[in-house]
Amino acid sequence: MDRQVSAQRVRLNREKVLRAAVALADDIGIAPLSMRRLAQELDVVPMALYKHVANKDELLDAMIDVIITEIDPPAAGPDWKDVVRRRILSARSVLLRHQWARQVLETRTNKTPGVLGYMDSFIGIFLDGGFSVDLTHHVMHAIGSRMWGFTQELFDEPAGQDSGPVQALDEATQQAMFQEMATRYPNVLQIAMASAHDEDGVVGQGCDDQFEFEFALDLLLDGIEKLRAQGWTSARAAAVG
Amino acid sequence: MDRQVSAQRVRLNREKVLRAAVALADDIGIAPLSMRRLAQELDVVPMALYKHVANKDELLDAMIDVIITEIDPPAAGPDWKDVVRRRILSARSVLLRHQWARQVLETRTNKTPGVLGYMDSFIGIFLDGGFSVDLTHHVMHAIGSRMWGFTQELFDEPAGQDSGPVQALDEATQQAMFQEMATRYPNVLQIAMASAHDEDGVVGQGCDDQFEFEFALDLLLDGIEKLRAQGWTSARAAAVG
DNA sequence: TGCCGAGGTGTACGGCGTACACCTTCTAGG
DNA sequence: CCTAGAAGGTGTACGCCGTACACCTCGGCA
Repeated sequence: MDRQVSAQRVRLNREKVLRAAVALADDIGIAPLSMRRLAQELDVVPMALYKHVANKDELLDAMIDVIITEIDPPAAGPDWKDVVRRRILSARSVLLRHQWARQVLETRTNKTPGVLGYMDSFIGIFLDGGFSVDLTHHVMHAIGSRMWGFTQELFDEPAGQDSGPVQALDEATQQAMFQEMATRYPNVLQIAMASAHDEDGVVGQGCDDQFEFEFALDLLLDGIEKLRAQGWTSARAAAVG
Repeated sequence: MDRQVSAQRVRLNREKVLRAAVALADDIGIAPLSMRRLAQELDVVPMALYKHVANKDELLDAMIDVIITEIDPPAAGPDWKDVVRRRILSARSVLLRHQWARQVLETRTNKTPGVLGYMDSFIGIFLDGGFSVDLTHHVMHAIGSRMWGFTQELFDEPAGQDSGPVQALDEATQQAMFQEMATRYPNVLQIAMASAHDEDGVVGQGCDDQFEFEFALDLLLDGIEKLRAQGWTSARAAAVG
């Protein structure tokens, strides 16, 4: 009876399900996102969801399609490199808002309309920018997942709890572990240290992911521009090799 | 009683468990690999495995460590680029033998001894090749998961069944789908076609993954060599930008 | 007014990882 | 050689998971 008063039992629809799923994944991560948990969030019994999505896999695909709409459309511009760069950085900012998406994109084999549409407009930037079909094809492979604005992060944290365990260890143990590290993996240590004291404290938050990403991206884009300018073709490349 | 005759119930140990797990994953893939399935393979009750691995996550990490040992050690040589290239291509051939490993590497945050060891020797190649610590750090980020010899494959198949469903559709439907594709995703179609008729039939097996991988790798390595030669530092780069 | 189909429910099944208590078998020390 | 204790294998059980299937409810249209 209070049901009638309070909320009239508003009906679910696909869009609400997807939005709730994205929000929930943003909140609790992708692994704990179960059909049951999502249903609970929507105040509904688990099986109700199946009236709106075929199954969990389709849900995940659809969630990706939802966030793809958040990526800025390609800006108009004479310089393909600038347009590509902006688009990728826009995708990156979206993916940073929805961290779970990286995993989903990597894990699954998505050929959803959203993904195809994104790729299509992406390819279009190259074709419009004076790239041959041949070169565009290879370039798309070269860019690969960077199209989505992420790279496999190298040294990053377990991405959940706040590194508590390390704090808990006594100083002597920490020293010993450091020694162990220094003798067994001297190079890793050197690199890790380098990134650490760039900024402030002895152990800063690591390195600037954004810088690293753009570094790699520009390296790639510059190489690509060179190929375009010199009229690279795979046939010629094969002949040389 | 026949147990005594047949096999004397040889005991399990960690190595056997790991080897069986790798073999099983090679065989059936990573998703269907469960503790129960693995136990069955070893003719043992599921809980028996927990006397040799802490839990499933640790098992997966350990499996990665096992296959890392299959990667060739870095060859000696004066040319860092050649050494890196060979190492990565060796890693690639290992990862191709164990396709599941890509997924595991992408999904998890591995800081196992094997992974650290591999990274350490990898970093060592750059340092020995005349790279500053600073540049090496950024270069490692730029290479990212390519270190393992894989890139996100762009157009690849669902990776299981042999594209049966398409065959099953009647010609009219196929035509319609093609039309749909052509109008909605013209650029994707163009690129897909380009890769298709490179070789033999109208629809070849797609593109040469190995070529695509080496194309992207060389693009990157060439860019990296240029930075090394001109004494790039992040401080200078920041000043310019 | 009555019906019908879209949408929500309840129950159930088989699979998963793994905690915990138990039993068996191997091995080292008296 | 005997025995204690550790190392390794077993059985049961719990709480998750995705989802098949039969059912009920209700809003909108004929």
